[in-house]
Amino acid sequence: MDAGISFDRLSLRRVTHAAGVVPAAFYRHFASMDELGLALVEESVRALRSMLREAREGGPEPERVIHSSVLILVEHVREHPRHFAFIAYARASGNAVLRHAIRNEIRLFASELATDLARFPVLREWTTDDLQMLSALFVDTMIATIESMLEAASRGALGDAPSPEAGAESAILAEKQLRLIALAIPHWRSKP
Amino acid sequence: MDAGISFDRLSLRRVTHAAGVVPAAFYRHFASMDELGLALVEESVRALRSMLREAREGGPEPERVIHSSVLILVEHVREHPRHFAFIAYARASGNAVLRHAIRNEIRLFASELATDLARFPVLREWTTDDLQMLSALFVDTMIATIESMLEAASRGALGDAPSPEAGAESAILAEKQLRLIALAIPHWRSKP
DNA sequence: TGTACATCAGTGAACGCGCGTTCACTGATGTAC
DNA sequence: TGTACATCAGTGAACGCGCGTTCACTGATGTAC
Repeated sequence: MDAGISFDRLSLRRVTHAAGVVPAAFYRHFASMDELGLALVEESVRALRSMLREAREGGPEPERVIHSSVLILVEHVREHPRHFAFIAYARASGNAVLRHAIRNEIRLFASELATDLARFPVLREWTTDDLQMLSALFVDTMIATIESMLEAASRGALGDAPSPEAGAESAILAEKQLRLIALAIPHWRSKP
Repeated sequence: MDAGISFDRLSLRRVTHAAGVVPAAFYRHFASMDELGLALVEESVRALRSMLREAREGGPEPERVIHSSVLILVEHVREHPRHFAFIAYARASGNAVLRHAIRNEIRLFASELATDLARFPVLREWTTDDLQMLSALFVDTMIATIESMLEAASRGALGDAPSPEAGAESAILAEKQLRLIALAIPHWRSKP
């Protein structure tokens, strides 16, 4: 039951078997496993990235931005648990192509966030370096949130059940952590 | 060249080959791959955990505790890059036994940290929940630091070179992030 | 000091498994004339 | 309306590979008498 949802290996034979098709048929759709993996990463991560980006355009109140960002994050992971289980696996796996693709998506996301952060009045005086430091901290916290959701889902493991309360604790925790970080911002002296 | 250091699969046949011994000889030393994995996790993580614990007993100045903790972390990962590359892999891998063992070590570490945090005067009024939230944030930041060191090491990848400056950037970043979080502490109102 | 025996790390051959990938093929669907 | 042909998803058999695990074995080292 566990293996259904948690950090997935995603082999060609398992994919084609799940699709009710013979292994060789895979190559009618993708040139390699890497290509499938990259497609999955793009599909999930890019969608999430643009949704979070929109959330930041909503308004200048940090509390609201944090709240809606966490909501979007948790909702998106809950809707695509298998995608993110795969991504969490591939992020640490031996496949260099996928690993680097995922790291790049994350880096891109962090740099977009840094750009948006620079627009907040409190952060106007910060150095670029410190903005990146801050956005990395936000991003790492979000990643930890995703992983904790996946872990909870794999422990619960009632098949593929969406389990609406599965991310609730993670969401509350994440929101507190992000709000705590935000509290520190006015008190940081950015030295060049 | 990359594969030498980065996130390792660690198969029985590769381990025995590296040891200059026939695959079957493995079972003279471990009953299974899980047992070897658990031994590696215990060896690396527990050592690090107790070293960091000692660092916290040094004194009550947060700045100093943060500084020496990061130093110990970075130094330890730099000395055992392959162990941590394996742990980073296994933490997200399909092997439930290892994954849970690692999660448990991390959870244990976070709860020890929460206990120690409770002794700081500024944190005396915090609820247990909020202390755990804070310690999770610290721990997640440390984990992100380890991963970023491993990534840098795998990109550099001059064989197994310890590369003294490999963790330098990660260390500076981590210290800033932890200090930033610490700055927020006096301004958090812990609601029960 | 010498013999008999136990321990135990390491050997080498074999096993079945799931894997990614190849190949010539089939058969349905759509298009051109 | 009917025939000829192109396209293309899917087939099934086969390949070589690295994997974990088993087995009876060898040969060195240490211990008991």
